[in-house]
Amino acid sequence: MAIDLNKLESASEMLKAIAHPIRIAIVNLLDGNKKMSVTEIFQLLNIEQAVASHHLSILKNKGVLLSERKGKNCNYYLKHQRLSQIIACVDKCQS
Amino acid sequence: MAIDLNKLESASEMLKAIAHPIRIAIVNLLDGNKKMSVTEIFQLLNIEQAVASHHLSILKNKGVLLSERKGKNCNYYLKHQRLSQIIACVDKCQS
DNA sequence: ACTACATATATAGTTTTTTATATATAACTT
DNA sequence: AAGTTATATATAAAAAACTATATATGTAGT
Repeated sequence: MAIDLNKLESASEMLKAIAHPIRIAIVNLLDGNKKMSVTEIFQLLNIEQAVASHHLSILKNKGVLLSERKGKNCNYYLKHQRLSQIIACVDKCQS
Repeated sequence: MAIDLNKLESASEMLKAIAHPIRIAIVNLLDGNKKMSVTEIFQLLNIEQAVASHHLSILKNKGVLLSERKGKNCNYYLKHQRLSQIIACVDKCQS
């Protein structure tokens, strides 16, 4: 196999991180260089706080998001702007 | 939530389909409008035939690939050329 | 019809994700 | 320091995906 297994592994890790309805919705929210707190996100998506926090930490651990604390709040944002293209791409392919 | 749940679901289904090392390798192989038989694929990737067939059927069922029989062989190809961009995109984001 | 080659499906055991919920930590306010 | 708001983590049960392997089906050639 002429392919680097490690690269395949880490690519699939990142894709798996995004491949969940709530996490796709989060990436969509943060598209356009937006930064949002956990509260903003869980209220906009109408989900439990702990659920939002849980998915945010998955996205952060897998290198999709970054976060910065601002007082009581914690703002999340896309690590790479480019990442929202993945969702746009999939959307276009939903024949 | 101002977002269509069905669209999120089906987008995540398609992403989940791709988010696996072997399946990423398959999509990579088929990039550039290539059509390949199961035999070509499992030999190139150095995996079992049944494993290749299994992953190919996942990719087909989730709308990533199409296939056409040609005698004894079955050729698989990307349903949307665009889909290989997803992997290129993820690769670029592996900081 | 028999054989060989190509592909698909089935099964079972294991591991990962998911989901829901409870609880803990952290920072600010008074 | 006690209360309040914001966020994170822990736990456990259920669902889904993964892996390996066995077997079945489909197609062509003799």
